[in-house]
Amino acid sequence: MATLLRRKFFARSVHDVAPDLIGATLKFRGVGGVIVEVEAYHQSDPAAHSFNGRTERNAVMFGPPGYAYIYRSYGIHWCLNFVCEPQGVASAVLIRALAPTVGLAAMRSRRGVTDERLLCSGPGRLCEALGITDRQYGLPLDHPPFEIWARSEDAMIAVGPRIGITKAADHPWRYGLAGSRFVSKPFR
DNA sequence: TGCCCGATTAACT
DNA sequence: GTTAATCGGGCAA
Repeated sequence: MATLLRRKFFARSVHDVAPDLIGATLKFRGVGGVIVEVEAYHQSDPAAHSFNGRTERNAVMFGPPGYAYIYRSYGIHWCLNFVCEPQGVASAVLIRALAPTVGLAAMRSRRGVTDERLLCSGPGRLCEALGITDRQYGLPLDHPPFEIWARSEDAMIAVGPRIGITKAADHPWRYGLAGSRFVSKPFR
């Protein structure tokens, strides 16, 4: 019997929550799949959007855990994060890739491609496939339209450095489902 | 106000 | 392998 993830799940160290999300199932309006790749961003991390303090964009990270932080990437794409840690520590997990399981037709339509591996393999692609934009900024993750189910079986977790950053680029804070063909880049 | 650059992607050579 | 697209945050002036 699967368990719906509630706020308490997110109210822990971002470095514990991130690997625990691998194998979980994310749905948005009934469309989604299995989370196979994430990255952890802690307030003390120069690469985190919260590192330089609260702004209008990152405000939700400074609130309670279990909410959606969504930002515009390179002026083009949307990226989805889950706010973590007890309130006061502005940290979040970036959702980087899903293995699509439900709503494949809707995803293909929104993405304009048919190849399953191109639907949700990347933070920008995933948001486009699910129809997530800044309209969902600050929404709670344990209520509709979001639905996040805990992983029900053990998962082999791969670890490596995060992608696309220049600051604090050495830390192994990228987590993935070992062997998954849906990750945005292979783990070494 | 102006400038630089980024938690990306797709379309090039 | 390289590069354009595109825009808000952060900082210098």
